[in-house]
Amino acid sequence: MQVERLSWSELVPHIGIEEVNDELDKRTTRIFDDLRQVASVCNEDGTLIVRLKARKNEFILARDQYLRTVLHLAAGIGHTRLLKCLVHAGAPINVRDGIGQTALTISLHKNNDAASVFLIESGACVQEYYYENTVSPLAIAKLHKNDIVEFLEKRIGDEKRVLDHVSKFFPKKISGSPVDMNVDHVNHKENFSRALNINIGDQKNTVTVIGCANACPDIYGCHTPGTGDFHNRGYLNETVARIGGQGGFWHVVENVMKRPTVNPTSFKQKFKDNNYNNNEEALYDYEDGLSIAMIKEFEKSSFFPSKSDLASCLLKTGNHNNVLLSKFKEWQESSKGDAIFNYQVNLVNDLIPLSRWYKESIRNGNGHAIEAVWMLCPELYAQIGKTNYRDESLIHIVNFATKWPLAYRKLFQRNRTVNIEGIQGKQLADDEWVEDHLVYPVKKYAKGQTSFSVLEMMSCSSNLLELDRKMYKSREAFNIHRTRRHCTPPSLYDQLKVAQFASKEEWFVDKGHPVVYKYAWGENTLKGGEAVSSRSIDARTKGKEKLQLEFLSFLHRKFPNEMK
DNA sequence: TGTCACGGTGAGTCCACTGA
DNA sequence: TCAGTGGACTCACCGTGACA
Repeated sequence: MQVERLSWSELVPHIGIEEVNDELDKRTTRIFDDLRQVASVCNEDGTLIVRLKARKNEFILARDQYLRTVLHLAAGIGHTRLLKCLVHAGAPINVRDGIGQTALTISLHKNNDAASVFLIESGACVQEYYYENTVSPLAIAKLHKNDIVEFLEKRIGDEKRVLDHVSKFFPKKISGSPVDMNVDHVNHKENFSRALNINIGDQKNTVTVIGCANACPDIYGCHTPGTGDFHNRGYLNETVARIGGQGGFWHVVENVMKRPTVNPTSFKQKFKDNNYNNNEEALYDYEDGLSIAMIKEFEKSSFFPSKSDLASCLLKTGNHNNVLLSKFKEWQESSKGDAIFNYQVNLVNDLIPLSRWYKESIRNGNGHAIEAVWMLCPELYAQIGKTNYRDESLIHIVNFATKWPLAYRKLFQRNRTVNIEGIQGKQLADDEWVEDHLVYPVKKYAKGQTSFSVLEMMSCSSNLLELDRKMYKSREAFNIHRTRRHCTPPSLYDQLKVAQFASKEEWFVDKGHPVVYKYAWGENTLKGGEAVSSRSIDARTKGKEKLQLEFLSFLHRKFPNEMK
């Protein structure tokens, strides 16, 4: 595509393709630089305004990839004279860029009182409702202790009096019924106002955001960390691998499946390189192998239904499912006294499927199923001593269950996943998408800023999410995980090898083992007969008990203002 | 039951690099 | 040139498990 030949209106529908974004930036910058040049050679404001007016048709269209106008750019570099003359020349004053910032909020962030006062006096909107997805002008002014706080408050008060007066003549009908949670009502913008910003990010983000929100509830109280499903899936995989590691997983991936890239370190560094995919694939292959071994042992056992039982079930129901399932459960119950059997069955029946459930819920955009997995995570994290993961997941649960149920309900409605192409089963976790398609543009947008100013400027605006969704609507943008083509044999061979190993080790044969024995891996040597750490045995039950004891202190630590 | 080793966490520090 | 960033590293603290 020859983007240079496209007009502004032709370019915008293609927003998101890198070269088009570059072209938008290039054109906007060129126009802005021209205007600065004009300003530098025009000493007299009146002349400058006349010359700017002559170029109005040109600059009025200019929006870069973040939807910034020349007025935003003038405010950004603190060019007060150009900003004033642009306004006099007819530049629209209340245009919001992709993250909801106006020239006024940028000037306030820059502590440029002269520009801020001028913009307010020229009609810049100061009311909070206009900045529903970002920090309002008054909050910014208070934060920076700008001299114009008083001026702003007076202005807001004056406008409010006018609005109140006008509203007497146009009374709004407000029903007296309690809040109705139906979709239409929740979707209605007025019921949300500026209730909550869910800042999607990683561990560091959680700590930072909740720290800011607790320290300055008046300003940052509307922010809460939204731990992403992509990250949490990594934590869950790590947890499951560690629970199953000593009892065989580490040994099997190293010596049976022979996957050198999967080990305790790869799970620790789960977001590096291709570790995420390798780890998860190994975990699933391990589970499949164990499942095959388990089924074969069941088949050999006395619990396996007889031919006549199978035939009778087939006659009644048209299939063998009922009798197979009930006998399978009986077989598992009868062998629960064997520590090894119990340990491996827990992994196959409970823990690894949790990760699969999570993955599929994300891919199919099932928000309720995702939340159900979240509810089961903290006890596992508590049990393996990952207090940071535990706190993160608890914060998430408290937020969606009690603190911000309405806002989180909104999230459920959008299935808390991103579906760019509309392909069934291909959704992305919000943070999975954020990492690749938001963090980078955010850094680009706010380069040269401090962490605090980035947080203030961006406020993780939902406007930006919507903007970016449009920006990356192209097919190539969807290709997030550039996985290498498999050059190793298909997983089935590995699964069969795992099954063979599990059968040889008699993991699913009730032999009354009192403990689960450790398997050697890596550099670790065993003295012989060493038992798996008790942390990994009955992890869920123990974790649940631990969590109950820790929960109150967690609430006081992470939600001090709510617990007062 | 007390002691010790170990591992995880989080605060703090250092330093190379970047961009204004 | 200098302020700010972010990764690598250190260290104190704490909880857990092994062992005497």
